[in-house]
Amino acid sequence: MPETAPTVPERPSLDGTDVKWAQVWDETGLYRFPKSSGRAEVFSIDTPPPTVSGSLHVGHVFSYTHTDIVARFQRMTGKHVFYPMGWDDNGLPTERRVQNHYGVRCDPSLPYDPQFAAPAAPAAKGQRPADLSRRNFVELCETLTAEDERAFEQLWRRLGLSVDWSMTYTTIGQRAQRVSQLAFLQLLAQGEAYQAEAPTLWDVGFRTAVAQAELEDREHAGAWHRIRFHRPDGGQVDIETTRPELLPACVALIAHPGDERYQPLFGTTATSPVFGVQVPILAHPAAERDRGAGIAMCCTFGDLTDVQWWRELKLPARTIIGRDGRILDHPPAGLDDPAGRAAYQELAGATVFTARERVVAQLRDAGDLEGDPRPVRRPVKFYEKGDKPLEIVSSRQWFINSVAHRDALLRRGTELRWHPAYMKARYDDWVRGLNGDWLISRQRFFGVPFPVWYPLDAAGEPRYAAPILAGPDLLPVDPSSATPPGYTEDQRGRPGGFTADPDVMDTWATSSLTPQIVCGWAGDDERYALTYPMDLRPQAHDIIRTWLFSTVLRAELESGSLPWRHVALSGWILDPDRKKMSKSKGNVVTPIGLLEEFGPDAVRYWAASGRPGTDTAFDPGQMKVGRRLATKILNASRFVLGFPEPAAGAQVTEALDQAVLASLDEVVAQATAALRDFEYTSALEVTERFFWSFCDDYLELVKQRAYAGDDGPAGPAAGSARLALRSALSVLLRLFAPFLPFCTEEAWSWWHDDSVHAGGQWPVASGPGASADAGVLPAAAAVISAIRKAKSGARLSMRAPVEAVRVSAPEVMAAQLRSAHGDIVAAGNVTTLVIEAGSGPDLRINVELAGP
RNA sequence: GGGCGGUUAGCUCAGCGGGAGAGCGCUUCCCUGACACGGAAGAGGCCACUGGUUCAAUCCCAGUACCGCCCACCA
Repeated sequence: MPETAPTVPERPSLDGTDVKWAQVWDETGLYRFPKSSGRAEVFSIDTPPPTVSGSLHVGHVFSYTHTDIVARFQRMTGKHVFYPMGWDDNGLPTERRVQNHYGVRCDPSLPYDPQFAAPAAPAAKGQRPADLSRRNFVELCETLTAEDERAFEQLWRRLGLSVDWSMTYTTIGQRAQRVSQLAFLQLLAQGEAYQAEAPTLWDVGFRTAVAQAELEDREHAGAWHRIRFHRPDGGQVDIETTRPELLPACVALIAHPGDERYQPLFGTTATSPVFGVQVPILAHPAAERDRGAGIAMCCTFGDLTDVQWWRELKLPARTIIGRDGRILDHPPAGLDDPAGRAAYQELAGATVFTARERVVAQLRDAGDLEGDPRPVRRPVKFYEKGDKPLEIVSSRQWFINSVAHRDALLRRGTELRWHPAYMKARYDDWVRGLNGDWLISRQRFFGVPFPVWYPLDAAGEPRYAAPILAGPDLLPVDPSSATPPGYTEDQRGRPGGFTADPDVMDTWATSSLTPQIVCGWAGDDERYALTYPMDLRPQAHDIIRTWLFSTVLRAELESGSLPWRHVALSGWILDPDRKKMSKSKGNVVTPIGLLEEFGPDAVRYWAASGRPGTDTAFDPGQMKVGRRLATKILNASRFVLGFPEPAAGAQVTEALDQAVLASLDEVVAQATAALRDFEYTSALEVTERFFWSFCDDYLELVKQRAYAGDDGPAGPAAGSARLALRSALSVLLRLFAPFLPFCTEEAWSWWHDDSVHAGGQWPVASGPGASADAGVLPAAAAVISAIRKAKSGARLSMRAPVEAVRVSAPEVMAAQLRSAHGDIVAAGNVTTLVIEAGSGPDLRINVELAGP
């Protein structure tokens, strides 16, 4: 806090307060996680680590503000807030960014070059990418992400996030790697992780397997091709397919068992055109009568239904697509017909797209293409970050058991408190729809490696069934550079030696452990006991199936608990056209620009208008309003503090003063309840509504009385006003503090030595005095309002004198008005105020303006 | 195809069984001893549609339409 005696500035301004207070908070360590004695006094937050390979956008500012409001509220109520910040720098997005930024490409077969230095300038367009060893590539990733992380932290500080900056983590950092690897080894020991060779969805662009949760459908142009198979008796069977290039991979024709058209054919065979492979005609209930020709060609593999048929009908595999998405050089087993092999050679090495054209041409030549292909647009599965349709290839991958835990996961979903509650349905849908275990291995480089080696047999083939696992004390380990126990480095890759597992973990395999990473699991038992399970997971609703789900799964497997008690889902930011904001639309608004233009309090005010789970329009207008509110808070504070301090022993004796404090008590109760329930929007709304009436009505009504006594000894009535004003201001600043941390701290500093954001500052309803009647303020405000209306109608200044005001009100209200008689007269500049108790329920106010 | 939200003033949204609200924008006025980055007053709405429950429905129930999202299907 400033050392000089705080003073109220002549002309308060928001300018500069953001930088000033961010620095003070940092220097005083205001947001450090305090030493704590028990879990009950801690509020721990599982902050989403933003992906640093992109840039921050207004959506980040929006949702992180929500969390910060909750964090500040909890801190002010006295909780020890555990609020770290992470950076998600691991994984594909970073690799892609590094490739593009520096113009490089990872070639894991190259040796490490210790002399390599990061290119000073970004690569030019069209320049050939330079090949780099894996370790050099990873180092480049680290260099670039470190830069990005600094920029992110600066922005967060500017926005006023009350994060403990001494506790940042990165998902590629040593701690995250160790936790990821250790947790993996434990799952392996428990039998919850396993390795399997299986057909998996494969992105040919990134050349990696991808998980169910990372799929998305995109409309893709295709065409139905009607293809004729030949039966041994000379008959024919027509099938329809959108993927004719897979014809050489066909292993069966399949129809529904109840389909009488094909029943006579079940158990017989047909021969594929062009490639001459004889395949069985089989029945399976997954075949649909009214799709295509009603009989499908099962290939290895065109889609997940093919995988199901292949598995359940025990069909052979005839793989023709390689991991690069091109047709393999050699035909699969079973393609033995010489003419068929010759036809296959025309496809070898071609992309799927080219192969399709050639197969169609071959079919035409053979006369086995019925009619012309009929174009369709249909949804096709893509990796969400990829740009080519997914293929299915068979490969060795690591999995974590998920399906077996379905019921337990559903129960955990019920225990978790969802904000808003309806978001739970998305989790339930996802868990119920799980159709396979979680695939966690990726054939990439910048990620957490599997801490595993394999012995090589005499022929140099890995013995996958006998993996060599790294010991816990070795972690984190990179098996591609570390040597397994019992071996020497020169045995790497040699028969009788060893080889490293080449894969890295999917980024979600690490992100799913953020509670374990930040809470000190397997490393800091004291912190772990204080912070885990955590209180709150804030996150966006689009990653329920990924981050939320996988974190619940990991916690279930590691500790048999929920990872947190509450989850708060934030919505999207929409542009004014109700579309998701995106750069490509040219409506980019940079967060830093907004902070500079409106100030952080104003931006936070806008963010606070978005309720949990609700998509919110990007609205600079709201920021203007926020800025106005912040300015008003400074000015109102200056005004209140401009009155002499109430004398020692001053009491709130006037009914109007007691009324304002009683109303404020109600506001405190409502705001507190709302914030406890993560309904920050309601808390702000009720506070703001009170504040404006405080300024417009109460301040106007009492200011004359509070001034009185300036020329002589202040009477008790003046003291009452001055005390009530200061009491109300104190409470108001604290109620606003979680939302508008800068202007409230600024105003607070004018008359306090501590911070408004410090632990325990949250106001508690004081309990109105026995005689307090909250109705006095609205009653007086109604009369003042009528007087204003009369003046406004007569186009007079609000200061214009009023000859007489006659009020007829029900008895209760009349009594309330009489208790504020003097304040009403003063505020309205009224000569005569007559208050009568009328017989009816109506309030009648007659205003007689003074003559000219 | 299944599910979840939404539809209230020109705009952004609150309200959710008995009087239709706020802010912005708009109109008019006021430089009143905190604030003109201010203040006051005002105009503006079959609360999407159709039925039902109820003494009473913007609010509850059913259905319809449209918008958005999630999931599934994708021979």
